[in-house]
Amino acid sequence: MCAKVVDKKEKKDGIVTAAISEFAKKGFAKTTINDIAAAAGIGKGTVYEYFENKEAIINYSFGYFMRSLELDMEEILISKVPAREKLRQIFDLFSDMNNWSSVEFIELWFDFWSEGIRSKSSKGVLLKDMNLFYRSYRELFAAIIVEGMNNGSFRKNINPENAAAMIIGALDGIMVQWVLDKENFDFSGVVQTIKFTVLRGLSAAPAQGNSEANDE
Amino acid sequence: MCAKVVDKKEKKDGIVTAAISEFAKKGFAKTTINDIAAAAGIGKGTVYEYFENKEAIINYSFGYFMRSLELDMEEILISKVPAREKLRQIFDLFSDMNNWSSVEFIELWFDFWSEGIRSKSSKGVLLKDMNLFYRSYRELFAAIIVEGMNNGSFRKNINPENAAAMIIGALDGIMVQWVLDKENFDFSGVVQTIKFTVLRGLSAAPAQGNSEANDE
Amino acid sequence: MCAKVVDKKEKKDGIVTAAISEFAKKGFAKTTINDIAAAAGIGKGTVYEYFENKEAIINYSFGYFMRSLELDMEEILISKVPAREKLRQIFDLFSDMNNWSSVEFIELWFDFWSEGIRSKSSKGVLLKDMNLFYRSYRELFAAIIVEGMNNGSFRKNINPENAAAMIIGALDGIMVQWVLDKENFDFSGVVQTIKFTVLRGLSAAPAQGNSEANDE
Amino acid sequence: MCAKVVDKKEKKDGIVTAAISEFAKKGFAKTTINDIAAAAGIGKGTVYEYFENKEAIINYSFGYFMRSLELDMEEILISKVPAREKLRQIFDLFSDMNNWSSVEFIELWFDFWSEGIRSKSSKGVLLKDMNLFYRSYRELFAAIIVEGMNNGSFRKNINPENAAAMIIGALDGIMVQWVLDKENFDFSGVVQTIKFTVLRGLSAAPAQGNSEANDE
DNA sequence: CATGAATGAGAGTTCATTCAT
DNA sequence: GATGAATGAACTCTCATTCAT
Repeated sequence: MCAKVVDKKEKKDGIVTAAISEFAKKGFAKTTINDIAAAAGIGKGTVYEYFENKEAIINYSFGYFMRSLELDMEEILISKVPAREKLRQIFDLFSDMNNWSSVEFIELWFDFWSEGIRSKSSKGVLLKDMNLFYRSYRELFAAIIVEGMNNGSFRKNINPENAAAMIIGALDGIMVQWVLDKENFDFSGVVQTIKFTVLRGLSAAPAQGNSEANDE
Repeated sequence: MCAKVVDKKEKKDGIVTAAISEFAKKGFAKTTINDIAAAAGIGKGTVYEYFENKEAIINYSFGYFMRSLELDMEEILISKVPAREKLRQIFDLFSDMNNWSSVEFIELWFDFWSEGIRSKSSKGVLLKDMNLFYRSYRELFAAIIVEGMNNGSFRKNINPENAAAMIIGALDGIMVQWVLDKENFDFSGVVQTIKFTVLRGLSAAPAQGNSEANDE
Repeated sequence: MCAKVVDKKEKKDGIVTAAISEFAKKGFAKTTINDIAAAAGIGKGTVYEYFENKEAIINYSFGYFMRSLELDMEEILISKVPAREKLRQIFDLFSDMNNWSSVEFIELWFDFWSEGIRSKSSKGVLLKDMNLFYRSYRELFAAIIVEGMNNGSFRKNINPENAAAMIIGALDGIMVQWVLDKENFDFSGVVQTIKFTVLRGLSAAPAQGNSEANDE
Repeated sequence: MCAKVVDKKEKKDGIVTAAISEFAKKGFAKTTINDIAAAAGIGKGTVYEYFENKEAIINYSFGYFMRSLELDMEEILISKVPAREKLRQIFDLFSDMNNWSSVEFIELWFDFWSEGIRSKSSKGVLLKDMNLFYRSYRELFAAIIVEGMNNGSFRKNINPENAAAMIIGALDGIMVQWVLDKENFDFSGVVQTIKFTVLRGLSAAPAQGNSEANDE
């Protein structure tokens, strides 16, 4: 009686886009399927044509959200600049929030974290994805650091994995502080401090911080 | 004029203890008042004798949770050791999770963060408390760093506030990674890397990292 | 684009019908949403598809209840008989409870009154509706009385508004007594007494009650 | 351990006074035992020392409320003035609300009516009391009317019981209208209209209304 | 006697999910 | 495929009532 040809993938992404937006505003728990359907401009029942249940939307959202983040660094990582410079560029990229693919959805992180650890029971799909995400980023940064150790710009006694975790952690951590207190927290400034301090801390040569940048 | 005498404060804390434990297990949203009452060994209605509603429990939980964390560093902060050493000690304290007052409730952080930002609408009590918490910790670390700048152990061109935010952020951030992947994430190791890298990065003297510690 | 088609208005009225019946039996306070849903033969949740909350059901019930009452007098009011006769007919209509559209729901009046005055705080929708109802009836009766004053059958020194209020009040008031003591209270008889007494009391000509009717 | 000698009757009345006041404000259903206890300045548990349960308070309240109303007419009823004058005086008494013993509790009537009819199931104590009340008042008025019939001031073909019911009903009924719309409803005026109209309607002699009073 | 802490039955309300159309 | 009406499990919160002190 009523048939329609639709690009399923495209529609699914439309729903997820709407979902992410709603989730960011209200959190997972307080976002209803109705909210999502309304935001996506479709009927409540239709959501279930594309997702088994609410949890599936959340899980899929993570993948979707992540994919958008990844793209940003691509250029830098591919480029042929030396490791030290790569790190510097990445910090600078983060520093300017205009480069953030989806600042408006940042608060989602908290929900993913919270949901992730509780998902242990139910197959842990989300948790697996999140760890995949963090692990791949740690590898990425670790690779850069190894590169820097090899070319002599970083000291030899670094555990690259740990250093990678540290960098990612620092960025995640200050994001938390910024989200909680956007008006008063100088995000860019702190990223610059991190950039300077970490590069100096990893440096092989005796640090001459003053020569390359000022901390404020 | 003679009625049952109960230490209301104590009982309230008992409920909060139970609540925190349940919250940590299931997250705020999936923890019911019933769960809390059962865990506290009291009736559902009794919970409402001590708290206006669920939100009040969450808010109070934060204060309770925080108070327990604060105590840990007290000793170090009061001690008369130089700034550099103070920082080192604090990192070491964090490094060993046996010193953590309530590791089992760590996942609560995620919920507090998530709940905090959404509480903006409803008076934002939680958000205010959380920012108070972070601000006071930033001040604490900033003071240590200023001290170090003054005694010549830290370089002069540091923005102490930013550096403080960086340190707290790094610790928060690696906590996230650890919570999500406890088995595989070497928390202590990363804290040591942070300690070494950050101290070196903040150092006034040209860094000679190898002389004082090894990163692995 | 193709969904179950339901006459929402009709279903809403079905729920209200069930609600009125339950309300009449138990009063507003002791009627639960479950009661209403069961009486309407639907699920509890479905009620909320049609009404925001219990108060909305009560408010809507009043309108629905009223609409059914209004119809009864229509005929008489439109008819071309003189004022005095109109009043007589209306009293006679009331006198025979077979003409009452919904005797079985009479006790609802008490709840509407009680609820109405307390609704002052919450927007007072119900109160407004009830006053609208009484005011329109007072106007109706006042118009008849004015008509009678003009055609010389009623004395000139009547305040029509007051007289209208009196008539409505008397009928309301004896309804109360009847509802409270159905077995022993002679409703029809009292209405006849009212008819006779009031008509005589309003009469322009020196009353010769005996000529037109007997009071018993 | 703690003993105190109290006039039980007096304290019970204190509770009922408080209860009536609260009931009038919020209605029976929305008044809690806590509200009553607080208003009475005693503990919640103490209420149960004097009343079996909430229903008992309501029932007792009615008796208490009624007793206060009854006193007002006493004087007139005992006085030796003729029937017609007696009625006139009673109407005038009602007309001036300053004479009302407890205008502020008038809305209670609605709740008593509502509660009364539903009390059928549970022994019907309240209903019995209310009917007793109405019956005794009807007798009172009926007696006056009989007296008037005997002394020739009222026509012979009156059913005194019915006329009594009519008078009480009219006063009850306009009270309803007034309570619902205090600002706009001219209570005293309507009572005067009732007085004049009813006295004229009951009059034995051909009515010469204009000679004795004006309706406005 | 007086009290208020404790309680659980039960009320209103929400919402993920189903399914007839 | 698309829809939204229908649903009941589940949740938060209230409150009459009990009872140890």
